[in-house]
Amino acid sequence: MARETVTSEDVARLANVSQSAVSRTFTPGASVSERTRQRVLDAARQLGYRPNALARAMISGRSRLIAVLVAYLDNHFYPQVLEQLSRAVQERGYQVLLFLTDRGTQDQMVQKMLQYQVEGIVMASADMSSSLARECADTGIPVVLFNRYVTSSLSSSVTSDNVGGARMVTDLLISAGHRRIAFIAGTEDSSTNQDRESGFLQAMERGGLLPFRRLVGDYTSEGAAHAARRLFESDERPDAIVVANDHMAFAVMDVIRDEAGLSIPDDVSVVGFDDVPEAGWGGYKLTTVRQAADVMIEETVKILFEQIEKGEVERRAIIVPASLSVRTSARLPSAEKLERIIEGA
Amino acid sequence: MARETVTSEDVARLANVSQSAVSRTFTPGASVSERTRQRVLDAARQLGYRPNALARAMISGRSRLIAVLVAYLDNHFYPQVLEQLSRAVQERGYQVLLFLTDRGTQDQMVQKMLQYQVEGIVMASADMSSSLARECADTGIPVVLFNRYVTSSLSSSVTSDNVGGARMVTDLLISAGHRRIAFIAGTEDSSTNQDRESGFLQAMERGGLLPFRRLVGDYTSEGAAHAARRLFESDERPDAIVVANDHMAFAVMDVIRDEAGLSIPDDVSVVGFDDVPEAGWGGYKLTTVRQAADVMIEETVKILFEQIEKGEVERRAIIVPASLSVRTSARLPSAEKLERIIEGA
DNA sequence: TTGCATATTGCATGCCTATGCAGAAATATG
DNA sequence: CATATTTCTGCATAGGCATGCAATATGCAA
Repeated sequence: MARETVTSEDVARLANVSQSAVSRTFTPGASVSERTRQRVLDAARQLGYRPNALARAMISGRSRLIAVLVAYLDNHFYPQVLEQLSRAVQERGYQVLLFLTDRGTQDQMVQKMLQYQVEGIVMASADMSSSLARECADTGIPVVLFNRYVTSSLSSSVTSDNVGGARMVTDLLISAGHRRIAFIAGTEDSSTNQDRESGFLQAMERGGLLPFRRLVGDYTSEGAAHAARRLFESDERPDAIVVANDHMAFAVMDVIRDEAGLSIPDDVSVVGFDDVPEAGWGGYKLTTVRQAADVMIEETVKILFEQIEKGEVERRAIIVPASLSVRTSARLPSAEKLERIIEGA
Repeated sequence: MARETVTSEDVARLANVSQSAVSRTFTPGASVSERTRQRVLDAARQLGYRPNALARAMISGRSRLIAVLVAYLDNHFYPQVLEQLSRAVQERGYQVLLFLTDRGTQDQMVQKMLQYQVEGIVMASADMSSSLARECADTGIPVVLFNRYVTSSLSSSVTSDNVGGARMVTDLLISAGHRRIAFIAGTEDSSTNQDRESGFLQAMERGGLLPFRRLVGDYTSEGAAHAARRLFESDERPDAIVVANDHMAFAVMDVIRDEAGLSIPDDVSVVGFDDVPEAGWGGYKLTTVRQAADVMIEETVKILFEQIEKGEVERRAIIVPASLSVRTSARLPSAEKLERIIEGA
C-alpha cells in the first residue's frame, strides 16, 4: 500500500518539462503556456499527483490554516458558529485547525497553533491571558476574540451588544409588570456575563428596581438547575428570571415546570440570551436576545483576512447589534410598550 | 511587526551548538546531554523559538493531523462527537483539521485532506463514493467512516447497532399495545437510515404488524415537521411514531403538541434514535435509542492510531451495542415486558 | 527578414527541520 | 593508564515545492 508519494519532479519527468513548470501549473496566476499546462495536467493525472500543501506552506510562508479554539460544544451557540466559520474559511481556500481546550490548557494550545504556523486565530471561548495575547501579537498573527474580549488585550474582538441586549430583555420584563426579577449569571469572569449582567442592572436601576436575587450558573445546565432550585426552595419567589444564556435558561425552565410545578409564563417569566436554535422549539419557546451569529462571523472573517492580507495587525473591536426574539416564555407588555423597547427607545 | 521567524539555526548560534543539537532537544527520545539541552532551552526561551510543525512534518513524513469531515453540526449528535474526538486526538499529540462539506463537495474535500498530508481521516457524515474510498486506500491512509458505512468500501467503519436499536424501540411500542405505528425516515440512502428502518420493519413483522405509514424527513427539522403534518392531516392517525433520529423527533413532537393539539404519550407515542443531550430535557423527555458515542469514538480512535502506527490499513467494521433510554414520550409496556425488551430477549 | 517587446521556461536556491553517519568526548572496564 | 564502550555532537543531506533571475521562445510590426 502506501504508494510512494509522487512529487512534482516525477510529474515533470513524465511531462518532459521542468519541475518549475509543474509548480507553476498548480499555482494560480503563474505564467505557463496552455500547452505545457495541459501536458503537466495529463502527467499529473496519470501519476495521481497532488501538490503537497505542507511543502507549499513552508516555502511560501502561507499555511492557509486558521486556528479555532473552543472550550465546549454543548452550548449550541458554538457548533453553529463553528460550522459557519469553517464554511466561510473554506470558501477562501483556508482550513480550520480545531483546538478544544480545557481551562488551563490554552497556553499549550496557543503554542501548538503557532507551531503549525496558522495565519490567524479565532478564540471562540476561553479567556486569554494578556501575556498570551502579547505572544500572538508579537508573532504578527491576527487574533480575533469571538464573543468575548479582554480589555487589556491587543487582540481584536467581535461581540454582540451584550449590555444593550440584556437591557432590552430586562426592559421587556419590567414593562410587562414584573417587579421581582432574578438574575442567573454565567461564568463570573467572562466578559459576556459581565456585560449582560451590567445591562440587566442598568435596566433595573432605570426602572427603579432592585434585583430580586442573583445566583451563578456558570454557563452550565447543572449550575443553572441548581441555581433555579435555590430560587424556588422558599416561598419568596421571583416572578421573572433573566438567565445569562439560553443553554442555562432551558435547564431553569425544566426546574420551574417539572420540579417547582409552576407554569411559564403565568407564574414565572424566563428570558435567555443567544437565541440558539432550540429556543425556537415548541418545548421552550424562549423569549431571548438574538445574537446575530452570521454577522458576527462575517465580521470575524473580515478582520482576519484583511489583516492576513495586509500583513499588519491592528486592534479592532466590533460590537454587533442584538435584537429581541420574542416568544412565549415571558409575559408580554402592551403592544405599544413592546414596540418602544424593540425600537431601542 | 511580524517579527522575522526564529529558526533552530538562530537558537543554535546563540547557544553555541549545532542546529542538530537544537533539533534533538525538541525531539523526545533523542540523544542530547543535559548540559546542551539546558543551553538550547535557554537560548530558545530568549529568542522565543518554537519548532515549525510544518517543516517537522515535511521531513519526518508525519503531519500529526487527522482530518474530520462532517456535513452539519445542527444535529447535536455531531458536535458532541466532534468535541470528544478532538479531545482524544489531541491527547495523542495530534490535531483535528476540520472539513465541513456540502453534498457534492466531498471529492474536493478529500483532495484537500490528502494535500495536507493528514495521517488519518474520519468521515462523520457524508457518504463516500467508492472511488473516493479507493483513492484514500491507495494512499495508505486509514479512513474510518463514523456512524455510517459503505458496503463496497475498503474503509473501516464504526456504527452502533442501528438495526438492533430500532428493533428494540419498536418492540417497546408494540409491547405497550401500539398497533398503528408510523415511521419517519432520515436520508433515504444513508446506511443509518436503512438499518434503522430495517430494524423497525423486523420488529413490526415479528409483531405481526404492518407499518401504519412511512414518510421521509431527511434528517432535518423541517423535513420531519412536514412529514408529521402529513401524518396528522387526516383522521387516520398513527398512535405511535418511530422517528429515525432525535433531531427529527423533537420537530415531530412540536407538531403533534402545538399544531395537532395532541398529547404525548397519551394520544401518540414518539420515539427517536441517538439520545442526544436534549432528549433528556424536560421539554421533551424523549424515549430513544442510546448510541454509545463515547465507545464509538474510542473505537474510532483505536482503529485510526493502530493503523497509523502499523502503517498498514485493514478494513474493520465495528458495531457498538445500542441501548434504550426510556423516558416519557412513549407509553410503557408492563414492567416485565419492558425488562424482557431491555434484556434483548 | 529583422528587431524588439513580451511570454515562457529552466536553473539554482531556499524554506526549516530531522537524521544517518562518523568522529569526539565522556564513561566504564581491566 | 590503555582500551573498549557508550554517549554526544556536528556535518551534510533530504523532504517537496516556489520563485528570482537569466535564457530562450514567441509574436508582431517594420
